[in-house]
Parts: sequence; structure tokens; C-alpha cells
Amino acid sequence: METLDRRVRRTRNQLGDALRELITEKPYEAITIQEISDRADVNRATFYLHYGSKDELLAQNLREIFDELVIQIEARAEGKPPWESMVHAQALFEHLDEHFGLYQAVLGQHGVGYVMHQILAYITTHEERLLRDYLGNAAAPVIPIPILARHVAGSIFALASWWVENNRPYPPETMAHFLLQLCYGVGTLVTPEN
Amino acid sequence: METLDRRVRRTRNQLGDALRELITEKPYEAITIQEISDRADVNRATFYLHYGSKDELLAQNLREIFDELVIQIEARAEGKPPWESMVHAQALFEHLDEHFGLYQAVLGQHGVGYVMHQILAYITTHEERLLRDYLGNAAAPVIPIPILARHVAGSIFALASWWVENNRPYPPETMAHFLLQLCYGVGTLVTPEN
DNA sequence: TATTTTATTGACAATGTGTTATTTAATCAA
DNA sequence: TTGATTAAATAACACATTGTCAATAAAATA
Repeated sequence: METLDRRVRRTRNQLGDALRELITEKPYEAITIQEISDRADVNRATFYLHYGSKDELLAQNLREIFDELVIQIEARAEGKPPWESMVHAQALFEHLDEHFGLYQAVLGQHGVGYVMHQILAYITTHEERLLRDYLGNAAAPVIPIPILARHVAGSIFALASWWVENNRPYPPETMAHFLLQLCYGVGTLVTPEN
Repeated sequence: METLDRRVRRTRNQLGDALRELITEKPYEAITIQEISDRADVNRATFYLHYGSKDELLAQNLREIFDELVIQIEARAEGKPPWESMVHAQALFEHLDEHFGLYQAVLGQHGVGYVMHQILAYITTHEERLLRDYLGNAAAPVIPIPILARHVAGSIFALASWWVENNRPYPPETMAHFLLQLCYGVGTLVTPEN
């Protein structure tokens, strides 16, 4: 699977680099395949040899850096319940920090709708799995798990985009602290005292 | 300001109707000005007599229905603190219900990035104002107000889009109940016991 | 009814898309 | 290192969409 022609790797890397560069300079919507190809120093027809569209190129790039994050998280979290593990959240904000320009582009003012949607959906699925794992077969919560998961995902998404958009006003550790405080900190959220 | 030529009102209404129709049939990105004009039974050049772009037409339509919501909320809420007022949240979900197709289009799988961003930003501002009003000059909260506001806004946004995307699985009252439970229900959120 | 405003029509250049056939160049395996 | 294979460059193509414009027809208002 990794036995690709050196030229292919080169071209794809150049195209990815070009997109990641351009996306920090102008809204994603305004970027043309011609521009990406020019910046990558590759013929436009060559682009179509590798990707069917701009979206496909972006999707692959996002998938790659997303995989990095998942590995980071899995490496750090050791089966702790989510409300005890600071590391999930911290890894997230360090990840955002590392790919700052890219996330600013896809989550910010000229954000990419389907990417926002996908990210929110992904976090929701992730949180739902965590919640099911750790709530397990305890008494059914007052609030349905899918809604609980979506609530947490919404908060994560919102704080993440806020942080990126406002030029990282707090360090990742602090943001992680806020996030856990808000979503799990009070402890009663999962089984409300009402 | 409301003294517009009858033809102008007619044309703009037709264009708005056409867009709202089309947006339920295909992704917003895929809709052309030609299509909107055809559906509105108006010449394409006429479109440009009223709007500079597709986005401008959408923006105006959203602003109009958004104003409806604000009026609804203000009419119902009587200075109650946000965590006591069920009506804010309920008005929101009834509003989503009323303009279901439109919100499905702008918040869903093929959502419109800048609209999502704007909505989240708007809710954040709204929540921040509410929080400042009602927390007032009490002791400074552990979590900065902008972050608190963004957290609540994120939850509202996430539950709203989830509800629309999943074809309104609960009635508006129930969703409002969940939302208030999650964001204000436990009461300790504003001044965590930690 | 006369005047003003709006809408229609058909055309235009400009830009971007997606594809193709041909030529040139790089890579890989023997 | 050579020869076969694969990829990239090039130039051209039809097509769609955009934004604009001038001339004409139609409608509304005073």
C-alpha cells in the first residue's frame, strides 16, 4: 500500500502542501484547482490524475492529520473514564495548535460547511462510545445518551473553534481544564440531581 | 422603507421562494443563479438587479426569519434568568420546526460554512449578554464568561442541528427541557463546586 | 395619460471545469 | 545499464457559470 511511485508521492505531497498554504491565504471556496496546481508546480491535468475534486484533496489531508490526533489520544489515555482524563482534551488542543492555520480555515469565518458537519459528527460518535463504555449498564440516564454525547461534542467543537478563531488566548492545558470542568467537572451532569 | 414598487416585492419574493424550494432539493453549493431565476420565473439579469450573489439572497432570507425568532423570544421571556426560562429554548425549537427544510439545508450534511459560523457566533453573543446581565457584578466565575457563553452556544447549536438532522425525534418542549437541563439544570455550572 | 421605474432579451468576455490525445520524462525491475 | 512501464507535461476541447450591458418592452405610480 505504501509502494507508490516516487513521482506520485511527490506530486501528492506538493498538492497537499499547496492547498494547506493557499487555505491560509484566502477562503477555501475561492481557491481554484488551477491555483493549487500552479502553487504545487504541477500541471492542472495532473491534479485530476490523483483527485477528483478540491474537496477530495482536502478530505484526504484532513483524514491524515486526524489520524495523527487519534493516535496521540489513544497513546495517552489509558482506559480512564472521560471525566478523569485530562489528556483527551489536552491532546485535542495541542493538535489544533499544531495545525492552526488549517483549522482556522475550515472552522472560521469562511469555514467549510461539510467539514464542520463531519467534525461535529465524528466527535459525537466518539463521545457516545465513551459514554456507553463508561456508563455501561448503569441506570438509564435522564437524558438520552445520543443527546448527552451531542451536547458534549457541541461544547468541544465550540470551544475548539473559539480558541482557534481568537488566536489561542489560553494555553492548551487551560482550555482542556475549562472543557472538562464544563462537560464533566460538576459530576452531576451524567445523573442530574433533579 | 416599505414603499417598494409592487414589481420589486414580487420579484424578491419569487427569488426567495425559489431559493427556499431549491435548497430542500439539492446542496446549496450546487444551486446556480440560473436555476434560482428559472424557478422564480424571472430573468437571470433581473436577479442581479436585486442581489449581488446567491449568498446575499440567502443572507437576507435568513435574516428575515431570524428576526421572527428574536421577536418570538422577546415576546415570551419576561426578564427571567436564562436558567429559569424554558421559553427561550422552546421558542428556538419551534422556530426550527417551522423552517425545518431551510435549517436542514444550512446546518446539515451539506451545510453552509459561513452560515453555521454566523449562527454559532450569534448565539454566543446572545448568551454572553444574558450571562453578564444575570451574573452581573457577582464574584468572578471560575470559567471566563466568553468561554461559558461559547460552551452554552455550542450545546444549543449542536442540539439544534442534531434535532433537525434526525428528523425531530422529540417534541420541542422535550428538547427545550434537555437543553436547559444540560446547560443550566444542575445549577452548579456557573459556580462549580470544585 | 405621461413619466418613471422595472423587467426582458440577447449578447458578451472572462473564468473555471473536466476530459482527451500526444509527447516527454522519470522510475523500476531485470 | 538498458528496456519496459508508468507518470507528468502540454495543448486543446466542449461545456457551464458568472457578471455585465445596451436596447426594448412592460408595468406602476403620480
